[in-house]
Formats: sequence, C-alpha cells, structure tokens
Amino acid sequence: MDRRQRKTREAIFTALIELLSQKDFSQITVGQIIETADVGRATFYAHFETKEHLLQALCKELFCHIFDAAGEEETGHQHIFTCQAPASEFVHLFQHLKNNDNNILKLLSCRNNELFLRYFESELKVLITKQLPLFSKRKNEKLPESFWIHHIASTFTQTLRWWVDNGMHESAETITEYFFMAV
Amino acid sequence: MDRRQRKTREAIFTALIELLSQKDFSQITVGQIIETADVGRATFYAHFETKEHLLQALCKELFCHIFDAAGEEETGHQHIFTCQAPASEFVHLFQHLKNNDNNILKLLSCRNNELFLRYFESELKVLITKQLPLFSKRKNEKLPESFWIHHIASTFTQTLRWWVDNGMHESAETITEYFFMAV
DNA sequence: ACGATACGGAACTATCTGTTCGGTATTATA
DNA sequence: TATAATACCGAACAGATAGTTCCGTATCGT
Repeated sequence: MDRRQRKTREAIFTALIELLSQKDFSQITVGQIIETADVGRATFYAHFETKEHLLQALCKELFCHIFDAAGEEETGHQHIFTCQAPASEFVHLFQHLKNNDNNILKLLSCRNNELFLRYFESELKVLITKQLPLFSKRKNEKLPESFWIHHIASTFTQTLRWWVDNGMHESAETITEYFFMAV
Repeated sequence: MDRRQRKTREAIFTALIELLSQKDFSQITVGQIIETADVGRATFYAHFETKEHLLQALCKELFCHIFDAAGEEETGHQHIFTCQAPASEFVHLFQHLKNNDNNILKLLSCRNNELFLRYFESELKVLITKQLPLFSKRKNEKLPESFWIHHIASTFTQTLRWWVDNGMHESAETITEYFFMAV
C-alpha cells in the first residue's frame, strides 16, 4: 500500500481515537475528524464511505490486535505447562481492557455504537466456542447451544459494562472470577 | 392538561410508533414525525426539545403501562391463591413483548437507541429487587449485590434479544424457562 | 363572551453530509 | 533521473436536517 495512503489512514484512525476520548461517537462529525487528522475532506471520503464505515474499519483493526494477543498467550504457554489456568484467556482480555488500549472502553461502554459491541461479541463467540467445555457445567442440558453461547458472550460484555460503570476498582482476576461465577 | 396539548402529544407519539414500525429510530427525522403526526414544526418543538427527548417520554409512557400491568397481575391473583407461580411476572412480561404492543420490540432490539434499553433495565431492576429471593440460589455468595442484580437484568434483556433475533419461535413460557435456567 | 394559550405555517440561520474538480506533490517504476 | 500514475489539498457546491422566530388564527377554560 502507498505510504501516503497508509499515513492518511493512520492519521484518521488516530484522530477518531483521540476524539473518542473526549466525546461519544454520535457527537463526532466528519469535520472534526478531518480537522484533527489534518486531512482534506475529499481525502477522507476517498478512504471511507461514511463515518460508520470508518468505525467498522477501526473495530477490525483493534479487535485483531486484542484477540490475536489472546491467542498468542495460549500458544506461548504451551511449551512448558500444557495445563495453564483455564480462565487465563479471559483474564488476559480483561487486563487488556483495564489498560484501556486505544480507548477501547470508550467504544464498549454501551452509550456508544452498537456496531462495535456486535463486533466484539462475534469475536468473543469464536473464543467461547473454542473453550465451550469450560462452561458446560450444570445448566446446558435443555438449552439450545446458540442460546448458551449467546448468554456466555453477553454475560462477558455485561460484566464488563458493570465493571466500567462502577469505576473498575476490581482487579482483572477478580472480575474474571465474577464472570465465571455469574455464567 | 389542555385538550389540544393532549391530542398533539398523542399524535406525535402515535406518529413515532408508526414510523418505528418502518425504520430505525436513527433514520427517523423530525420532519417525518411532524408530517406523519400532521403537526406544525414549531408545535413539535413546543412539546419536545429534541427527537431524543421525545423518545424518552415515549419510554416512560410505554413502560408505565407494561410494568404496571405486571404489578396488576400480582395483586389481581392474590385474592384467590396467594401461591402464584413464582415466575409469573416474567412470563407476563415476555407475553407482553411477544404481542409486541406498540412496536415495543422495535425499541428493544439492540440496533435502536440505547436510551430505551437503559430505561427498560432500570425498571426491570426494581422488579428484580422485589423478587430477589427467587434468584438467590447458589452463586450469590461472594458476588456484590449490585453486580448480581445487574447480571439478572441484563440476562433478561439479552435473553429477549436472542429471542427476537431468532424469530421468537419459542412460547413465552419456554423463554421464561430459558431465562431462569441461564440466570 | 373573553382572555389566555396552543396551533399552523412560513421563513430563516446554522450545521452537517457527501460530491466535484483542478492544481500540486509524492510515489513507484523504467 | 525522467515519467506516468495517483494520492493529496482545498475550495466550492448541492442537499438535507435541526432548531428558532414571528404572526395570524383557532380553540380552550372559565
């Protein structure tokens, strides 16, 4: 990809993240984005059809990083002990979130775009499906699997929402405990 | 309240509900609302500051009805059998929702305004808090009560979301079972 | 019947979106 | 280094929407 394109794309992403640290997505205008990114109006629309498409692209970017990282930890540990703590990937996820890398919490705190949460949940479902045995304890007898997976994923995001709304005082480990107790 | 005011207010509410059966809230403009309601522009703004304030007022209206109805059933049954089925209020709620009174599902299906879900959850929490013993089974030992209540309420709305997204094939009773098994 | 007030309708300002176009600067490539 | 391709800027543009203002008219409560 052309270096100019890459730089412009990054500038726009960075600008959006910057603006998201100040206000809700719905209140952000294209004008503010291009001003913050120091980019021409036509240039913006050459890269993204609309503001929403930009958000979607940013989703893809960020979640790639986070969920790839979750995968890495799994493979990184397997050469010494194969019996890693079962919940570790989720702890890792919560840690990433507590760090608030790239203001990701701004996007997950439910006042923001539904699109982002959807995206997060769909990625989450992949992770959960891989680790489904972890959650098959006492309740999934009669429940449809799709319901069960949906419930686990939404419990995760809702746990996260509670955590954020209450100031994130708990550690990532504690909140992971809560998550597993609730689900 | 002045009859004119009442009629105008109702016309606007009805118009919004009508429009909600056709498209998402975000796509609805004030212009469409006043055209559908057959009401002057200035009149609209004399009643509601913004489109969002209108939605909020509609929330209040609808949820009053639904949750009052849930309360009525409780008091309506007590004169014959005091030992009503424990989960009945929730079945009743799901029934109301399955009927889709006033296109309420349009507002609860998560693509729509977050405001509405928030409102629904807060009303739900009141109901849950009153019936908290129902849910205190095996997991609430270490969990903070606020977390516990938040989890129950969000499980309800998420169960609802799954139900809607999957075509609402299940009966209100069945989905209530799912809800109690999940929570 | 009368004063108060809600309504209609139009005009108006301001803001935002998305498009177009010509000139300029940077890129990959030969 | 020379050249063609292309990404950029910036300004101007049309169209849609939000919210305000004003005045004449109709309806209300009393």
